Amino acid sequence: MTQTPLSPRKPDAREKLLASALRLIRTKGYTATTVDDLCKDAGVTKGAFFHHFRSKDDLAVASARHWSQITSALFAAAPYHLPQDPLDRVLGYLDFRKDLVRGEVAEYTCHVGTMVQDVHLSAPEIRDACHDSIFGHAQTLEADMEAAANDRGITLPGGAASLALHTQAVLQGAFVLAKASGDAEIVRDSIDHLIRYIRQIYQSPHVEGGDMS
Amino acid sequence: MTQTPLSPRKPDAREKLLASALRLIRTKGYTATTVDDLCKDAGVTKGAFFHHFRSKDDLAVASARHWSQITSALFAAAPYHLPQDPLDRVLGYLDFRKDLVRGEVAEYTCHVGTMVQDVHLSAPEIRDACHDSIFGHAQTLEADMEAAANDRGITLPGGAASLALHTQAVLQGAFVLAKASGDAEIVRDSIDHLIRYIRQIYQSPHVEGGDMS
DNA sequence: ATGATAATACCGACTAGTTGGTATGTTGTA
DNA sequence: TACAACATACCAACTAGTCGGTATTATCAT
Repeated sequence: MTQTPLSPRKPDAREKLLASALRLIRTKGYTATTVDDLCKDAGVTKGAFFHHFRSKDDLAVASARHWSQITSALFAAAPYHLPQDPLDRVLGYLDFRKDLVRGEVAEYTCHVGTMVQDVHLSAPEIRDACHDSIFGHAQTLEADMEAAANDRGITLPGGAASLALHTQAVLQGAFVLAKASGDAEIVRDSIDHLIRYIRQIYQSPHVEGGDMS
Repeated sequence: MTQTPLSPRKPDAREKLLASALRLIRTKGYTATTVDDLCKDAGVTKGAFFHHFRSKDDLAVASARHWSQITSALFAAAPYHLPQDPLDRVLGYLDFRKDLVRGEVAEYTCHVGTMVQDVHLSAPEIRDACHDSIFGHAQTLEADMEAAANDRGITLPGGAASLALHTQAVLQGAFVLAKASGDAEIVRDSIDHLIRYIRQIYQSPHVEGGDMS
């Protein structure tokens, strides 16, 4: 009946476990999320878990890569890439990040940012997978930041890569404060500060289009 | 020597356990740090642990308050309070934070920032203790930020409290990226971005036309 | 088509070790 | 003797991971 012609197998349990991993680990943290928790949430058995993953750590690495795929697809399809001016694309990205801050804390915080705190010393493989996810995402901002600087004949303080990483630091840190206070508004406020900083760097006081309402 | 007259004895094990908690939890995370780990590191037995703390969560709350005391003493004694200009005190604080970023990741990252990610939903008491530590520290910056704004006749975008929290967000987020990459330089770079932002806020003579209320 | 063969996907009881926590001491001091 | 400050032995629940087994599907010679 429902048979995908391209993939001969349908590893249903694997996808359900990865989806549960994103939800549970973001809520409880990696160490506090047990294999049984994941199996119960995904509606599969332990046999299925260890059929698809050699260990809990193996699932963590896979979940980090899965997170990268989910998020890169989300951002690639987002409308902030449309403006001609690369600076507007950068500012559009930050507005888009603000729009994503809705609902419960676990719904808008970062899976790999949460996980890497738990395992950055004990599990280097997971840490590296988280690193690749965060830093890979930051790289997608570099080109626009660099192009906007070239358009205006300015040099970015610290370089485009440093500014791109700074945006991720602001987001990750704002998530920490949101977890401490339960208040999502803190995230939006910090992004607003970042938007002002970037506007001032490029010395572009005007606003294109109807954002920031 | 130093004997408190109010307490009949000095609870040596309690202080050793709290010191171990700061070191171990910053390294491994709260959930991954076991009671046995703490006892072994502190050189005490489990009996001593549960004599001084009702539960592991009780120690976590105590460790968050202990962290607040340690850090508030550190910052209160720091030389950045000396300048006459409150803006110089704010910038001196950020330079001081940069100087603290030395050695291993666990040596300069934030105990309560690490812990709150682990427990923000499962243990509200610990979360609140972490919240008080972070937001209380942020409050110590507010007065100088506000005074510096009044001296210059400007209005801070979002208010002094928001700017103070933003500094903490930048620091916490930079710690996350440092854990992911093992590179302390990332923290100093993000603080440099924050210093530029704050300098620009206070240097701009005009009222920012704009976004916030 | 059909049946044999083999590979994958999944099940759930089981285990060896770990977990936070307790019960019952012992020791030093006032 | 009274009490705080420990120490030792222990436990029930939980942990990641194992293992023999089954159901479903793919491959392929006939």
